[in-house]
Amino acid sequence: MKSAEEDAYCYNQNTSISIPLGNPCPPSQYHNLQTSPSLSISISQPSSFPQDDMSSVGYFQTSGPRSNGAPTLESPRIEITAYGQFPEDEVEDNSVPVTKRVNSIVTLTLPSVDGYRDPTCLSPASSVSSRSCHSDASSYESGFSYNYDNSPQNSPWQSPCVSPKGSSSLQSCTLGASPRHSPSGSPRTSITDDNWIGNRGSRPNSPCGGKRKYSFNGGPSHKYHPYSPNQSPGPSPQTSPRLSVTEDSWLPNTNQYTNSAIVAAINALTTDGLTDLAEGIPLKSRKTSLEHSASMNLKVEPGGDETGSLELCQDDFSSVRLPFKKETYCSGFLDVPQHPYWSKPKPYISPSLPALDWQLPSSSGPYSLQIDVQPKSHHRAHYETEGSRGAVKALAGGHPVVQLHGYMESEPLTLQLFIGTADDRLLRPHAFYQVHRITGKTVSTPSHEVLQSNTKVLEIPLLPESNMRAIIDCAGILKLRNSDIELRKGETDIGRKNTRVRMVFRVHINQPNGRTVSLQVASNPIECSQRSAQELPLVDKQSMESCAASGGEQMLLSGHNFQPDSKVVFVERAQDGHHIWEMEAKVNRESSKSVALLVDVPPYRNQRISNPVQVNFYVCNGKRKRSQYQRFTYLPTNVNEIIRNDLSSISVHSHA
DNA sequence: TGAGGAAGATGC
DNA sequence: GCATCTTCCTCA
Repeated sequence: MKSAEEDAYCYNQNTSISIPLGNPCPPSQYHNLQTSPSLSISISQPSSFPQDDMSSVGYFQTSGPRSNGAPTLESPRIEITAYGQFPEDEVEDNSVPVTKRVNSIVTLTLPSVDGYRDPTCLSPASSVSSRSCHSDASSYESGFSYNYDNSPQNSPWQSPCVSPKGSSSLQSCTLGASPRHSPSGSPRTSITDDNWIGNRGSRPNSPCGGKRKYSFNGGPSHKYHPYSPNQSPGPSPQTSPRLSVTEDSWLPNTNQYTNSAIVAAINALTTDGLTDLAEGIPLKSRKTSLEHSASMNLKVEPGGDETGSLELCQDDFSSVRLPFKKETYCSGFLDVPQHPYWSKPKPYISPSLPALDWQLPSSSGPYSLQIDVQPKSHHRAHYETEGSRGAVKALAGGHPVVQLHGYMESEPLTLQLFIGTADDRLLRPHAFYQVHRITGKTVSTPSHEVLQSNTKVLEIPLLPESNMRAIIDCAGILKLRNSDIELRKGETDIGRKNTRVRMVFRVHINQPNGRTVSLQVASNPIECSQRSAQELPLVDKQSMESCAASGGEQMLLSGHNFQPDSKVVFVERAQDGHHIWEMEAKVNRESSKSVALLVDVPPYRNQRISNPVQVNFYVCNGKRKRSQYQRFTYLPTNVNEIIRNDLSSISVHSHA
């Protein structure tokens, strides 16, 4: 199989971003969110951004002199560029950003800096994450990530929308100069991110071998990187679109859900102009897969959209993100083998699509989006430094399956997939994980990636001929380094132990009345960390198998990751946590695969008592702390208390 | 390529 | 000191 990341490599040097020059889109229809007071705030500032400026302001900022000769912002990022590890890149860098228009398309070449991966980019998702409004994917951010052309008139602020149709799509809109570039410019904003990110990205390729990479200065790259945002006084590494607005305006308000009205308004703004899903892609979009690109060149994408959009191709430190951008903005179809579906104009999607952190229903009217086959509860995500670990699979083999029910039209739709959180808070893009496009012979489902508010979104066609059903065999999961994400400004989530995700599917159905029905469904939680002997055994189910010779009952535990040293350590009364007994019975069979444990529940003191007592069993692998025991509950059928001292009758053994 | 395992680094 | 993270190695 070939990963999207690899694909990205092909583009390393030529990444392009398309920014629709088109006109404003129709008012957003979605949710009718148009009113946000806050909009005026930064929006009004739009300044016309010279083409060059775009680069400086946004993710594509280059560290070197701009094409127009204007000095680049003095920000850390500049230095970073210099820091590039690939001399050759530097050479190119100096190639001044070149902008040219071709068919309404302006190509801007930016210097490249090597970036193994764009930390920032990190993940698109990364940014988003779980945090609150800061999340890139969040509505707030979206608002800021709006794309517009260099020309003032294209400024989102002035004309938020881009004609939906025409443009090629979703992708074209975003990028570029996003509002964030905005006036405020937040030079610092963007600057920071790109710069230091880019550098960090280089780590992987860093000459320094060894398990841990160190920056030239000798310290761990991510920690002591000279250009690390941390060190940089002003700018934060986390750039993110939010910076401009968000940072200043919104950060204070960390609860993204509290100010729904504002969010909605912003969101509306954001989406309105975007036809493309990539809408809110922050300039600094991260490249997750970009890791490889060392330089980017602006080029006109062959398949570029015909809508007269501005394409930015860059080769710069942001190279890291490049791949992404390229995929996202450039045609979005940069990836590998192109499926016919992607070569045809896609159905128009309302420009005002909901931000990824919006909670959407799974069904509406006749439509219902369902996950017919759930993904396995565990999928080891891969790091950018690793090869792909393949697509997420289904428990019974095969892959997850998603189907849109109730849709009778003949028009194909686009199913979106991104990696969301799995905690008890509202579903939102996960900061530390990104969906990873898988391609290759073994993949039957076409797809392509786009960036939406810094979150990588996989788009998969839902075809009537397939009964609007899609087999998700093209989606893997990429893990971003915690350090990269946590350093982002505004990021409040921590990556440590935050390893559960959900696959989130969305579909947008345009209605005859001009409205768009958006549905969303999330999969069961997926544990993305590596499984090891130290990992918790997972009990999927329990059932009574038979009566134990001891007179008690025999319980069958089915699950995963039972190890040779798996054991039921103790049992307590669920009602009050009263400790009933301890045990050290181990599994006889060596296997980390799914196995079953048979637990002989000892005889009970008072049988046939009216109210059976529910008990909790705790299982562990090896020596784990109590807090890490896996608990499962058991309700004896005819007892209310287990004899504490009858340990001799307890045994635990595995079944194939 | 896709996994699985584990060494070494980090964080708590 | 231990759990977890990240990177690297090996194998089919």
